[in-house]
Amino acid sequence: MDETLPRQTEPAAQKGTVTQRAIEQIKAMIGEGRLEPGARLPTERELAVQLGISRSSMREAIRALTVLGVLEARHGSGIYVTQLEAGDLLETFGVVADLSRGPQLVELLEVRRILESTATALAAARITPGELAEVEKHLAAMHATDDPEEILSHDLAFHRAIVAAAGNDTMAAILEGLSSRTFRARVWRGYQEEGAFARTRREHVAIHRALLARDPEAARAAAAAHVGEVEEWLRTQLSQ
Amino acid sequence: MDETLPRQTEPAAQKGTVTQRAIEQIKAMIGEGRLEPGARLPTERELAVQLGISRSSMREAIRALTVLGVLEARHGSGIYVTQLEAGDLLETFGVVADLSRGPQLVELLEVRRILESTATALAAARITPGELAEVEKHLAAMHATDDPEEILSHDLAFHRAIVAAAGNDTMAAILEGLSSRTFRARVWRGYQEEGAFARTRREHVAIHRALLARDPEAARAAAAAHVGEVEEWLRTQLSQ
DNA sequence: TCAGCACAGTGGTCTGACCACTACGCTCAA
DNA sequence: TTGAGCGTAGTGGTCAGACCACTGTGCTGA
Repeated sequence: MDETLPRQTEPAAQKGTVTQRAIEQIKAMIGEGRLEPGARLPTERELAVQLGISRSSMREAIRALTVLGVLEARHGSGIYVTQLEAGDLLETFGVVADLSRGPQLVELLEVRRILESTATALAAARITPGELAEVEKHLAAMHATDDPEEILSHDLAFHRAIVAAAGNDTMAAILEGLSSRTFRARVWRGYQEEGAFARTRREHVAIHRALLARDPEAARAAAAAHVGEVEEWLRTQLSQ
Repeated sequence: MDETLPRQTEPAAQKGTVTQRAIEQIKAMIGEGRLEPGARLPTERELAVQLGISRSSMREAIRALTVLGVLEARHGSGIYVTQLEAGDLLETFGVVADLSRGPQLVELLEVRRILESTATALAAARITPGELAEVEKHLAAMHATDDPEEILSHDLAFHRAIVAAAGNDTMAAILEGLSSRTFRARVWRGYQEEGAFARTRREHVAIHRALLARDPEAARAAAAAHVGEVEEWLRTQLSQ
């Protein structure tokens, strides 16, 4: 009966569930630098004892931080802090795109238009010959097939290569979420069924031309128009 | 030995942990519309039986979807699907800002600069008198005090009011995460310590003037310059 | 009529057990 | 000496069952 009292010596009152508290505490440990990226945490059992909670609750906290991309659990090995890079932390961004519907999809496309046009403009100024070759590879592959699945794959890769050339990994990770495969598949399916393939190709060519000419403003306009087309189509779909 | 085989009649092979599968299945239920926003789910115990897993594992899945803003658990009442609005799903975005360090902070500020400048431009075109009054209220309050905490509060509210006037809730939710209190506190502290208060005020006034004049381009420039200032300062800090 | 209470139902927490996998060191033959 | 193979301790993954804390509701009684 002695160990039930000094549960929290600090003035940190018990607010919320114990799991929530555990999440905050671990997050704080990382935020304060007590746990470096890539570091290994104590075992679940030990952490539970340290924070004075059961292993079940601790596991829930760990699971929560795992889906957020902060921690990574390796079966049989241990629990580790991720590298905390943009890609790790923004992976969950895809859920937004997957579960958004109606007007929210238009808003997402608007955000994508803003970010992607800027990223494409940056890419026009910074892109290296090697990166440009990668872009061209996917552009050619996209034009060389009629398989919608394959076209979608190269379409995604085309834009991904451009965004990568912009040099901002955080922006790239956000756009990756906004262009997640399931999201594109949901929206583009309807768009492309209306025979928009030809237009899409022209727009891709225009973007490529701007990159080749290293013309940021042209690249921005081309990318904005490209996303804007889909955005407008979706808007009319919803207003019907 | 009979019940171990027919664990999954469907061709859905057992990949990943059972918890991960449960997360995907619930997400799918929502994505396919079988669970509407605001709907109440079966009890934890019942869900566990339905998916053929233990209550512990089911709880971990629910916890995961809770931190992602997809589900909401109410003690003693039940588990509900959130409204799946931008604010719900993008709340986790704050973790990124909280745990990012070094060069990643600059990238985040770059994203914020792009989005906030566009949002401010949109606001200049759309803002209503009532919304403008709200903006002016925080601008005045910000200039009327010397308490850093209070200034920070009104600073946040100032920008929040502008972004809200832009009319894109998704963008607003992302910017909210990028401007989270802890994030601002971490970066702003150092910035303001160098006597940047005066400059910040001038920039805020410039933004307000552009809104008042309903001049989107001026608003865009003013907002970009405002965030860009901090971005540049942070960049030089890191390069030392 | 309605304030108050009792209770069934639900999420929150804990315990302890066992399974599945990994990492590492030891053994033993080449 | 070396290295392939095996054994084992340790760790995350899963399960079962119990009890606690809170909510909602219907019943009771003034």
